[in-house]
This record gives sequence, C-alpha cells and structure tokens, in this order.
Amino acid sequence: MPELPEVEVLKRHLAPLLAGRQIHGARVLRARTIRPHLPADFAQALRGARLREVRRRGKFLLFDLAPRRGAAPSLLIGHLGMTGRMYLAPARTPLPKHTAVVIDLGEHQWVFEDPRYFGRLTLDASSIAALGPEPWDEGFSAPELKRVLRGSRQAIKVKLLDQAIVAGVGNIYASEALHRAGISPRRAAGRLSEGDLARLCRHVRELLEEAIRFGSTVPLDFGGARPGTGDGLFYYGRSAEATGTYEERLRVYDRANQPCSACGGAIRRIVQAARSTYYCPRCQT
DNA sequence: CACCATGTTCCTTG
DNA sequence: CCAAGGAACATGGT
Repeated sequence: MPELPEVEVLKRHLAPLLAGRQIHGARVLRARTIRPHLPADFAQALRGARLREVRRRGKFLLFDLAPRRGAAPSLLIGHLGMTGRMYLAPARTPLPKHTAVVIDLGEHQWVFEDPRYFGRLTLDASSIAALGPEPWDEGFSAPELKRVLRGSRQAIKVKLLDQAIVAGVGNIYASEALHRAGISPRRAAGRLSEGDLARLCRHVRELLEEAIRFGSTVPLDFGGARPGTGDGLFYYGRSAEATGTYEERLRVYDRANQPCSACGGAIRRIVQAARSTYYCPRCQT
C-alpha cells in the first residue's frame, strides 16, 4: 500500500490517535522488523515514553518520543515495506497472522502487521539520512535535477525510484508521472531537457497531491477494517470527492495492452531494473 | 507449478 | 572510485 500518498494519509490518520499517548510496553513478534535492535532492547527503549508528533519523510513515518525523566528525546521510525499496515485496536483484540510488533497504549494496542516483513520499526535513523528532497522542496526542481542527473545514462524511470533524487515516489507513481509528463520512461536521465524536467516535477507534485486528496490509492482499510463497527477508530473514510476506485484512477500502471486514455494506443509493459514499467509509446517520447 | 507484487539493501560487475 | 544491474528478503494472489 505504501508510496508517499498512502504514508501521508496514514500519518494523518494516526497523528491524532497517537499524540500524547504513553507507551506501556512493546511486544516484538518478528525481530527482523526492529533490526538492528534486539527485541528486549527495543521494548526497554520504548517503555514509558510518550508519543508527541507524527511526521512523514518520503515513505517513512516519524514518531517523536518525549523522553522519560532524565533521558534524551528519541525518534521512532516506521516503514511499511510492501505490505505493512498500522492501526489501533482495543487492547487484547486478536492479532492478525503476520503481526510484527504490538505497542501497548493501555486502552488500545498499536499494531504493525506486515505479511512480507519488508517493513521496519526502529530507532535506527540511518535509512532516512540519505533521503533526497521532498517533492515540494526547492531541491526538487528542474535546475537541481539537471545538475544531479548530469551525465547519467540510467533511465529516468529508474532515477525517479531513487530515494536520494526525490523521496517518496514508488513504482506506481513513477509510471503515472511520466505518462502525465509525456516522457518515455526509457529516456536517459541525463539527456532530459530543462523543459522536460520542469514538466516532470510539476506532474509528480500534482499527481501526489491528487492521490493524497483522494484519500490515497489502495482502498485503505486500516486494521483489516471493519467499516461497519462504527467506532471510527479503524476505518479511514475516503474524502467526499473520491470517485471511482484506485485502479480506475491510474492511467497506465498495470494496464498492459489496454488503450491509452489519451490517444487510444496500446499501453506497454517493460521491465527496468527488475521492476515493471507501464507507458504509452505514442504519448511518451 | 509458474509468475507477479506498492520497497530497500547488499553484493557484484563493468 | 563510481554507476548500474541483479539478487535477496518472505508471503500471498492469480
């Protein structure tokens, strides 16, 4: 579920639920998720801490922890990997099969489930240190991109996935942004004109903004959701302007051999850096 | 059984 | 030294 927009929507969902809450304890059911800590150290570090703000950086969630008396403030960092989910549930409700970590908040439990276990929840900040600019930062602009991409013969699609170039774009939105910008995913990154790059920046921003506004892409059911339960804690309703489903809003991703919505030509699937890319050879040159 | 999957990191190759 | 490519990670869906 997680590229920047999905993480942003989750952040907005979790922030009011977590702010000010105290962590009573942490249970690690899958040690890989909290690497490089040991489960006992991780639990010890969190116990007694109070949650302040929830922020986002790229695809990472940042949880500010107020210190216990005498200790330093710290930062808990979450990443959903490919299949991670986070939600609050009443204490002692049954956990899903692939629960990685459960944080005890007293009345509620904060659950991180992740079937493929590619996600992380850790105090190790090394992975956010190398992130590039947020899409709305000054550093994500045509002149800056021109400079950073100079001489690169790597395909622009692959560069868009590089979190050091811009933080938060993933495989779905990389294809979608290039389609909107009319740029072939196969173009060498270093050979794009300043005009191409300006369009690309603008479309990346517009696309991500739209996805956030929509309430995010993948139908969000935090917590394996029971939308009917009515307590409002598990279900994040999509915004009022939401129309159509996730897949219907994507113009090229996962649409191999379907007609392009702009020109009617067939959308093509290729593989770049071992990942699928979808594009319209007629609209994207 | 085969292939595919929204991500990151590590190792190898050129 | 650097850029780029590919495998690994682990499980589930089609």
